[in-house]
Amino acid sequence: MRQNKILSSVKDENLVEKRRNQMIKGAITLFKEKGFHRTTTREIAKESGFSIGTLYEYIRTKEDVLFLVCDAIYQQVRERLEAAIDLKKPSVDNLENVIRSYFELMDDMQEEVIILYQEVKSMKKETREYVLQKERDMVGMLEEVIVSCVPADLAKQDVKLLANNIFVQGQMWGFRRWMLQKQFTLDEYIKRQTHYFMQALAIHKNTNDRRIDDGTSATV
Amino acid sequence: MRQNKILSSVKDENLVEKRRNQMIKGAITLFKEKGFHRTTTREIAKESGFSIGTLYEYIRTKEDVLFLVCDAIYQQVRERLEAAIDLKKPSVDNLENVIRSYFELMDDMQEEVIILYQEVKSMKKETREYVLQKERDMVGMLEEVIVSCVPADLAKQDVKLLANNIFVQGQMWGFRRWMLQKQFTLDEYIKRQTHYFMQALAIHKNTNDRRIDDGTSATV
Amino acid sequence: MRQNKILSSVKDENLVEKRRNQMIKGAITLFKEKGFHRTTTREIAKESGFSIGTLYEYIRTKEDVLFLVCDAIYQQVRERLEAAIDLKKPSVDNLENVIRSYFELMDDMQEEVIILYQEVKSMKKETREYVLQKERDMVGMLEEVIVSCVPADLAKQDVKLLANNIFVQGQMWGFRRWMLQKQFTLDEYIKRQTHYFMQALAIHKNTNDRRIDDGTSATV
Amino acid sequence: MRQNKILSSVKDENLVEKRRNQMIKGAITLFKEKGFHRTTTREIAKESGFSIGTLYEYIRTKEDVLFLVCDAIYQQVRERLEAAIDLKKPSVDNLENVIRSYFELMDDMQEEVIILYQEVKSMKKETREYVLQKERDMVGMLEEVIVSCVPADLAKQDVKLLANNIFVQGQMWGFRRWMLQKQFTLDEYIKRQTHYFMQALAIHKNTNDRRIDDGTSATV
DNA sequence: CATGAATGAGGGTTCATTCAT
DNA sequence: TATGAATGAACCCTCATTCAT
Repeated sequence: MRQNKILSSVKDENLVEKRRNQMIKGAITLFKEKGFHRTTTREIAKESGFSIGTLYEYIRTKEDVLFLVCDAIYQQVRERLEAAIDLKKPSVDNLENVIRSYFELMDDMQEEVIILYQEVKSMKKETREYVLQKERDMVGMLEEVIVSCVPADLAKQDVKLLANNIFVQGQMWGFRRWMLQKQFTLDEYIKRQTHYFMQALAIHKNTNDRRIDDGTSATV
Repeated sequence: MRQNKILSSVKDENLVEKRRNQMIKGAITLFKEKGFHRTTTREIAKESGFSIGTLYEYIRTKEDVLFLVCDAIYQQVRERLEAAIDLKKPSVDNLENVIRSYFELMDDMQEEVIILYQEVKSMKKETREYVLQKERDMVGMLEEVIVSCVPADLAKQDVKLLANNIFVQGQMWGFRRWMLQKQFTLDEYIKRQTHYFMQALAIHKNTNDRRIDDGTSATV
Repeated sequence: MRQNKILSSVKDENLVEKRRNQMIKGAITLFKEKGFHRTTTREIAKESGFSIGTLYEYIRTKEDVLFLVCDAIYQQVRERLEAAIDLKKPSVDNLENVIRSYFELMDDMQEEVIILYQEVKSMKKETREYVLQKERDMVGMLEEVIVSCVPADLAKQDVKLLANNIFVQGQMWGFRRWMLQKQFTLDEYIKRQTHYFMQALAIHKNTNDRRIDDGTSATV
Repeated sequence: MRQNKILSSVKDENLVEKRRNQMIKGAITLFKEKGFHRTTTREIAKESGFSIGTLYEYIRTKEDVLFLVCDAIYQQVRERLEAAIDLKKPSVDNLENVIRSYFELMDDMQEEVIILYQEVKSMKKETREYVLQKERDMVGMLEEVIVSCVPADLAKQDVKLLANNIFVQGQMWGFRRWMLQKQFTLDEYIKRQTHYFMQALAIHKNTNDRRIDDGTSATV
């Protein structure tokens, strides 16, 4: 893991990883609840199952915890996203599946994503840059999927922007849940958004009929 | 203004408004720079041009400042958005104009929007609810514009979701500027996003050609 | 009144007295409720019916208010005590009446007495001394009543101590009400305490001589 | 000790007791000098020999210090009072000895008692109730001594009131020292007061009958 | 390696007092 | 005289971080 960016005074690497995982788990629980700023290092230590002294054997700064947490979240997103992308049979259907998987993933990780959104900006420059790169990477993955799945000769800029849009709208499902999740089921949300993406990608042919579940004859 | 929700021990309402405006201005400057949590009430007072004692004559809690700031931002967004919406001649062109105005507005207010995104979640429930309502209102405004401008018989859900998408993608221009503004000019961004929206709204007729500025023949 | 010890920047003496009386009334109300330290000058001003600025036209320090209040309380006690003492017909019965009147007075002024007990010690030396002198005066009044009412040739020290005891037990009725007023009615309390005082006074006819640096064989 | 009512974030109970004792000692010194309200938590920390941070490891609120102090004072009074009470040979002489011991105790602890008198009323309800109970307990102890030492069949109410009076007059020796200690030596004070108490107690052999819901003809 | 007591800078907030109007 | 906005010292308390055991 890229945890290595963070210095620890403990030598045993396995132990470091173990403790940090405890720490990340504990911290995420707390950050979900009260956010980074309102969470105490003491609380993190306690929730992680060890003492404040021990906590500081594995990090140097409270901000290190934030970094570790964000890093872990991105890592997890990435892993699941990678698993969902099956490049062997690139096809339009596959693209839809990837989008669906990604949205479902965002649904699972709603609260983690909120952590990212709220706290990334309060990291110090260098750390933040590292974390933002992860976002770029992930958007990049979506770009690749698009390129490989869509036959049409898409403009590069469109690919980039649509990848970005997919990425964003996935996150928004959780981030704006107070609004969206009161008006849509996850499935509805996915279907509609996917539909828009497909239109933008010039794939509008035979998909009207998919709009079944709500009588809306959305004459496209 | 709805500033009135916040109690002040000063009676003169004009003065209250004046001082609070100073305060909001000062606070926004600081919040942009370091975020709410890292900003001190003392700093806010100083930046606003008065003493810490005076600050507390006009608010009760540091969180009140946050509320005032968010409220002011939404207020400003709303006003400009309302000004941009001209319902007298509802037309597809008008919709495009509104979207453009809104995106330009989001460009102007990038940093303010970042404040909203980062801090709203750290407000106490009641306050947050008040602020979220503002977002709902604004999405509602976009919904109305869509309905009145688009001739097609759109599904309610599509209207809602597309209004939401417009709203979100506008905010994202600022929020994700580290990525988007390195790859697109504002004009490009607006054009492409608008194009997608129009497609989704079933308005794809004769608009391909508009894609001039970047040779991308985006064969849709 | 001895209010004059406190400087005011207002010249009109009648006005000064009027305002100060408002102030004393307001302050007592508040001090009863929350004590001197927990009461704000602003609150005092408001309760008195004028502004904080006006308050400071009539005093110089918050402590001045405390002084004024204590002074007023002692004044009131003194006046009522004086009214109760009728030296024209000094007799044992009269003594009992005075005691009863004093105890009833202490019942009426319970909360005021509590103010004295709690706050006098937190005055600055000079002010406190002035106020303590009032207590001495009042004990002195009781001494005089005893001397004039009791025929027996009492030892000076006994007079002093018994006057003190009467004074104290009167105050205690209010100060220890959480205990005493749950176990006694005022009338019971007066009767019993009076009875003890009378015993202490009456017995001396035959025991004066014992009081010589105390072989004290407590001949009961 | 009942210090346990106050939470500490330090686990080691011995250390907690040690530090709290330092704290109590330091605080008493300061409270004697300037009272609770005029004493700063920082001052308490400093006087106790540790930092402000450490102080707050052992308490939660400034008021906790007050509670600890009051509790400790009562504790000490109680212990010394208990030691003075020897019920094995209950006798009138024994009663006199107890009174003397108690008064001497009050002489030793004058300033501590003043703290109690001034500050108890400014505690929050729950805390105060706890502390007042201590007073009731101590008066109760005196009641027991009276009952066991005095052969006469005393009215319950007289026992209660006289126990209260003893308790109060003991405290007054310190509380009114500015008056009493200028007019009496401790020994004189004890002898005279004791004499009055004895009269009140012994006289009842022949006056029991009066004590029937008070026709009280105060046969002096 | 683990612990947790100690530290103190710094944060939010209050409130007595002043002074221009 | 009366007002009340302005001031800032000072208060209580928190919490990231260190270090001796």
